[in-house]
Amino acid sequence: GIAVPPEPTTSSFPPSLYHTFSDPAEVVFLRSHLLRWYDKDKRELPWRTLALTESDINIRTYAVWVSEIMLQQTQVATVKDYYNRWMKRWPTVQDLAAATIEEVNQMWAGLGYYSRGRRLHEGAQKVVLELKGQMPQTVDDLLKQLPGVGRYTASAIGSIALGQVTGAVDGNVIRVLCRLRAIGADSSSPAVTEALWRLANLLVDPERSGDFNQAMMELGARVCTPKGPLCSQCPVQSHCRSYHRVHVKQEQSAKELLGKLDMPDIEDCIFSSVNSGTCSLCPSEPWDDQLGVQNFPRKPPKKAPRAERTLTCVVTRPGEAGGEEYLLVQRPNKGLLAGLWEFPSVLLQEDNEVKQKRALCEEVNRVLRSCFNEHLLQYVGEVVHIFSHIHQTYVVYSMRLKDRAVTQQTPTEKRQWLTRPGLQEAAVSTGLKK
DNA sequence: AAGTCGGGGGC
DNA sequence: GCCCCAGACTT
Repeated sequence: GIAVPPEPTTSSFPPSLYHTFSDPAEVVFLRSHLLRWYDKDKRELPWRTLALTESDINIRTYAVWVSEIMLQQTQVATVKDYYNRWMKRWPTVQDLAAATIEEVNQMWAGLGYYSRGRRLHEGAQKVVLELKGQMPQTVDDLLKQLPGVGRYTASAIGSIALGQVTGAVDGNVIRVLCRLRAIGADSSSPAVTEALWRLANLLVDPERSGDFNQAMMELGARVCTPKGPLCSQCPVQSHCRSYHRVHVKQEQSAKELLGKLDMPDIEDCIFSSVNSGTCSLCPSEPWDDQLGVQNFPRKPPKKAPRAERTLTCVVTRPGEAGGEEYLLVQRPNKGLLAGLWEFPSVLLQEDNEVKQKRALCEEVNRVLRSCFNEHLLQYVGEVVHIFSHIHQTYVVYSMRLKDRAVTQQTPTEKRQWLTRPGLQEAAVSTGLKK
């Protein structure tokens, strides 16, 4: 009563070859065309200019390190200004090591994933204090010695700054490779991830590893885009298996072309005798022939962000030179928005908001070491702020102090008063600025 | 393997 | 609104 997969159809090409680069001539073609396209069309980016003109290997490695950390899960357009400001203030790893975490948080404010800035700072101090000021000079050492540098980032720094021969698999490269080899399984699965690293290491041009990796990423960012890929502009369209599956398969010459390009029918992979009967790089369910290039790679279904409500109170007092000052307290050094400053807040656990107003007032009194009445808190409104995993609603109150005197005793808590302009430059989250 | 950790570009 | 971004780290 158990359904048995049909016998694999006889094919002149082993199914596994469908998902890899088995022809040396094709590898040569892909390298040369990608690099030619990159040389002609690459964007002028600050970290590229620096990497090309800087002869000091230590400074070059530091510059690429900073850029790669900032670029984690962050688009080029967002990073540019942050990178320029950072390198102007801390041009060398020694300069960064001499900074304080407060300065780093201030510089990183608004960029997100704040542990990146903290680990960059920690890494710089480690380089100066433990490594004699010398940046690690192999992929292996980068990975082992620098906090916040994982498999991808170590490979990217190693290839771009040091010419180490390794692939570098980021989100762009995942997409490009899945399309080039028509890999239809969930790209986040371990089997597919390992396969993609093997492909990247096989494909990388050993003569120009850094440029080649950047070419792959730039292709993913500007041509082989998640939605609406610009296949007509792609330098390697003729060797893209997903493109041929989608656009060429139905044409008259399909059979001949598929044969030339070593492209068996997808069923040959799904029911392959290789890999214990199932191809780990093909979807387990029947293939949808309507699937377009833009559907590679397949993404796992995502979960809804959890909802949170936070009561927060904007406490102001008269400034010494007119205007007003805002009360800020520092968040814990771990977890969400670690080390950043915010208005006194309480996370709303239950639905009894009226009673929680008292808790918010108690928090204000704890910070100020005062005993204000909760009726001084005035409801202002709500601000919604979306994190990737939290749908945060800030329920905002305000409290206006008329007298500076009551707020000037020595604090035991980490707190500070900032003017409105001071607030804009402080180490605060985007949500607080809203 | 699943969560945690931000913010914005671009459609 | 939604997807995704030159991911790493913890549990």
